[in-house]
Amino acid sequence: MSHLPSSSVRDHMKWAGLLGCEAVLSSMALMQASTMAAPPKKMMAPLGHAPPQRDGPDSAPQSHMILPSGMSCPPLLIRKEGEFQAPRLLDEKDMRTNEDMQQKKKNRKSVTPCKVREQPVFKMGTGGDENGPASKVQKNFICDHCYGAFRSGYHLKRHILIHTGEKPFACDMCDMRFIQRYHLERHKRVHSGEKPYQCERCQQNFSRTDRLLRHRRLCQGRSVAKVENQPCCEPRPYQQEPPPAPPTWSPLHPPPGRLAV
DNA sequence: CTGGGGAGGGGGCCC
DNA sequence: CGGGCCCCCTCCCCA
Repeated sequence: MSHLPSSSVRDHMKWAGLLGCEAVLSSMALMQASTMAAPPKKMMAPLGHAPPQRDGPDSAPQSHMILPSGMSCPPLLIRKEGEFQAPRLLDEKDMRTNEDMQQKKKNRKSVTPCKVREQPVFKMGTGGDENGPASKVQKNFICDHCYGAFRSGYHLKRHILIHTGEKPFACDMCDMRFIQRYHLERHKRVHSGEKPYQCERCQQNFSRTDRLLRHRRLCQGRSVAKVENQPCCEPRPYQQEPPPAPPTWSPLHPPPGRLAV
């Protein structure tokens, strides 16, 4: 994907980066973000072109472009591989309306759409030297839509699917579609009922590692005092037998061309 | 609390 | 050796 217009966006971001401004990124992201109200939950139908007819009848094909109240997102979407529209800033009206939307969506991930996790990925905030050891993970790939920065083209590409609404990975057992293959595989456990992760203490099984982790945290916090001799749930993935079940959910159908880009 | 989906990060492999 | 891609992890939000 040879997007990343050498355009001003990037330069701008570089500039921002030079200033060591995650804040700049964030604020910019914020501005754009307001336009990017994440697609409604349960929204599976992308923009019309990508995913096929599997979409449920009621899965209103409303991407983030089609906003409930009839307003529509600014046309800053990419439609074709690597074809990016030049990002544009919104005029106030747009921003306002979209802010409203954001409100409704309870801004899903903290403030910025492409939020940087708590962990200071960019350390350049304080020191200010862009190439310092602090910024050991360079994020040279900027999303034209939300100005999110990513460390690789792949991550950017993946991220962009959010904006395009494309979900290349379809579950063959239901109508769900996913942007990431891992999501699909994870989802398939819902169908298979597979729960390979078990809490040692309560014997509760989980289908996901993070579910176990979360449970474990709660479990530990809840009864730290109780358990003196026995560590609750070890952070180990496979508790007992690895999924005995043959991959009923195995990638039978390799998702339709992983974004033919 | 739990279950499920969404999203970004990071390590590793391959070309 | 670097970049692209993949897999997996972890966290967040929401029902």
